[in-house]
Amino acid sequence: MTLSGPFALEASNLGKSGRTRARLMDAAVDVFAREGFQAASVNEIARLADVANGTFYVHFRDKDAIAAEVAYGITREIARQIDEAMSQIDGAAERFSFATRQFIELATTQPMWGWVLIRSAWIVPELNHRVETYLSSDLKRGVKQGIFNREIDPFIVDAISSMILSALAARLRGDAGEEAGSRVSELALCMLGFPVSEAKALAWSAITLQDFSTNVLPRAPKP
Amino acid sequence: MTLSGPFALEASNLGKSGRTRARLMDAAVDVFAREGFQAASVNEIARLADVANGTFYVHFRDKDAIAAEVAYGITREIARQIDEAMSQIDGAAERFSFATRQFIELATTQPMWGWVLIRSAWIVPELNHRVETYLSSDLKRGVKQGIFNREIDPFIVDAISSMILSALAARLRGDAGEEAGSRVSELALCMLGFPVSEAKALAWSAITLQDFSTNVLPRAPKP
Amino acid sequence: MTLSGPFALEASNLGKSGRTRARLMDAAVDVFAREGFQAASVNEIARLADVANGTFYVHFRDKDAIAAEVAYGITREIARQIDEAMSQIDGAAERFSFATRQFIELATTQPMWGWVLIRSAWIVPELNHRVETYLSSDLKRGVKQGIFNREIDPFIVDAISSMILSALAARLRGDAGEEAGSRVSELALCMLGFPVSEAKALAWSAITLQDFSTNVLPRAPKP
Amino acid sequence: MTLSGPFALEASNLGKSGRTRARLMDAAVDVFAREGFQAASVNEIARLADVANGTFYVHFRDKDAIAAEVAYGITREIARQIDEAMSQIDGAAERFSFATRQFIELATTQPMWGWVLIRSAWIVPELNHRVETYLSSDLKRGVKQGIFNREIDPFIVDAISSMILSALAARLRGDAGEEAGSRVSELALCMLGFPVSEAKALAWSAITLQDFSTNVLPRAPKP
DNA sequence: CATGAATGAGACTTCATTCAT
DNA sequence: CATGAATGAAGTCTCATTCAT
Repeated sequence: MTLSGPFALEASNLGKSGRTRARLMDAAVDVFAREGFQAASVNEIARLADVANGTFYVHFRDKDAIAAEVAYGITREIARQIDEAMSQIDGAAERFSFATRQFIELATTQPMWGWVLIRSAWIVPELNHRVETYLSSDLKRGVKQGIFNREIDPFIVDAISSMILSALAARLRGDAGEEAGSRVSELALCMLGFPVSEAKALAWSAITLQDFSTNVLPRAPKP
Repeated sequence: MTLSGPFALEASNLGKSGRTRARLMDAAVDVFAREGFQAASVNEIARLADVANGTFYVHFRDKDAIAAEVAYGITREIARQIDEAMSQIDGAAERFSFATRQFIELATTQPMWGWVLIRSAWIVPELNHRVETYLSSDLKRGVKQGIFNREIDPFIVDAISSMILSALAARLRGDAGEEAGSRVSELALCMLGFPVSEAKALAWSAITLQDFSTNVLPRAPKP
Repeated sequence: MTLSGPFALEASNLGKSGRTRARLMDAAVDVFAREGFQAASVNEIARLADVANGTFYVHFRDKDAIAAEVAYGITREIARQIDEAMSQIDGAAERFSFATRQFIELATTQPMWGWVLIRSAWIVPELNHRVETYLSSDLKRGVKQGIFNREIDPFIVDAISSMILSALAARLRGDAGEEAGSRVSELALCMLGFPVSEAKALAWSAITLQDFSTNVLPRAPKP
Repeated sequence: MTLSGPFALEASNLGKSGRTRARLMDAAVDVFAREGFQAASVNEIARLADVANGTFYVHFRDKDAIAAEVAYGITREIARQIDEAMSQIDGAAERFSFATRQFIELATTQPMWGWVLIRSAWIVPELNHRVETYLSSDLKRGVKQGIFNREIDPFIVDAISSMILSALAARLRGDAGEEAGSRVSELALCMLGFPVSEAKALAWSAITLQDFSTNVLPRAPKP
């Protein structure tokens, strides 16, 4: 009855067990996004996934376990798509800017994934970790390329990722429009020592963001 | 038995009722800091405050009510102290930088207050609101003074406050030292269009931060 | 602020203590009427009486105690008024009919008293007892007068008083109008062996019910 | 341990879930009978049913829900048995008289059901409603048959049902014996315009009440 | 007498988790 | 694997009652 979400689609070629598991993960994304991790209840996840509550425990040890899996799945998928989309881009600044903008638009297309990233960031440290790992690698590349003149350490990566999440939140709340990605990207480039005019040019350059809504990440249908 | 926290000290001259209320608020800060708002239980707050669980409801309608009071109390107190400490400072950049550094050190002196600000920021919007209001006023002053050349809107205020909170978190986790305030302040000034060298100069200038540990805000003893 | 109820009026010439006590009783009537005895809370009674909750226990041992007092007060007052109004009436049937009708109208004028009688009848047996005592005496008089040819025992008194209370309830709910008293009185007279036509004549005779609304029992003002 | 009550017996052929549900309903009857609806606690019902307190909520949303079910179950069962027992009786007066007597004896056989009917009558209006519906239909039949010369409206139905309940209460308290049914039936017939002698004849005629104690409705054992 | 803060037992309810089917 | 009833700990909140002021 409930149409499938991203994980279920991805698992459509797996066995029944795999598909049930995927349905649970999609349901968990939904509930986490709406209620936050703490307030989410296993029963509600199971109900949304259209399985008995006991079935949850066939697939996951507990709520923490599914949260970790979901976090892993979301970040892996998002990273994969962004990586793929910018495989041709070489400049660190361009890569960073593109990735930031793409990330925000991607998470806006899948609002539940976006909310999970935001709401669970402080609770499932795994999430932050992975996001920052991806971020870190491009920033360090920029230093090597002599483009960024700041030392890249966890502190600054943290600061930038916080800013990006705050931009994403504004976008999801509807307080910011499509410009959110460019704005936060510009700000971050400034922070990294980029001259303002260049930062602006880069962050607002007309790039074609990949449209995932009809492609890899189908829009999750509302029940 | 339990040594008193900041609210209790402030209320030491009030009647018995006011002191109990203050003890509950100190206890709430403690629990919110350790467990986060959602996981905090009224019963634990009462236990920590050394009162019967029913007593909680003599003073607060529910958890939301005490959270709002605590948020109000913390931000009011911090704002008051920072305002007082920088009453002589006039330049917007100096004020911003000083306030940021002072804020982080202050919240480090009262780690529980710091954690409450961080952990509850997304759940008690009141908190963010108030922090951003204070931030906003100095930023706008800078624009009027012609020092910052960016338009100040909620989006950028949000971005900066996220960064500051991320720096505070790093500081509280022990991942950053006293330099945290200066670092994040420098980054933010860059974002606001400040030339890097000046940003650095301002953010790292030797200022005397007011020492609140022996003054207004006594360090809360750990249980 | 709160205008006084019947008990308070009656006690207006007593000392402060007596007046507080009366205010509590009026408040109790109100709360019992609205919520029923079980759901009534001492705190609400005290709040309505405009005294501190502790004050309640200065005057009454517990909720049962005030319930008994209220029951006693209400039945005593109602009985007194009905007795007074029918002091000139001698025939048992007339007395019974008049009393029944007067009782229902009286309790309709003081709806809270009415509701207390109904809602508490099963819980404070004292109440029923007293009502039935008054009832019983006129019924037995009728037997002595040779008017009623049924033996009067608790069973039939109970049956009649149940019927009267059910009529009162219908009246208070608005499901019956002023005819309620006459209807139930007629039914009861039939039960007692009265020929139907005479029962009807008696029960519907034009009598002047005493108007208590401007006399002894002032209408309780709504807060 | 706990012997089963009527609902449990009826459900003995259902699945485990149905049997637990029935045990809860029997327990609820017991508690409602002893304490009344308001004072009854869900926990006590669960304890009596020998299940964990949480189990209650697997089967019923709350106390209201189980009360409604119990009310429905009791009235349906009693009505079914009475209907069955008097399927051969046609005269309205005979039917009314028989039903009244049967009802009281039935509820005396299952004292807890009786007490629930009495104690909850004012609180679960559903109960009264259903009882009065059954009553009403025979009374109206009598009017059609030209036997009763009173108009049947809710007022008189209410009055009669109150009397019957008061008789039942007397019976359950032990203040009345087996004659209770006949007495109240006679009184009601008089009220309905029946000549006294005929009322007496009918109400006291030797009829065989069905003995449910060894038949359909086994006597609930006292704990 | 009056106050009202404090108490703590106990009510309701939710929910992660287990387990027999 | 899937089910869903059952569990019981834990949380929220109420309220009759006490007691120091």
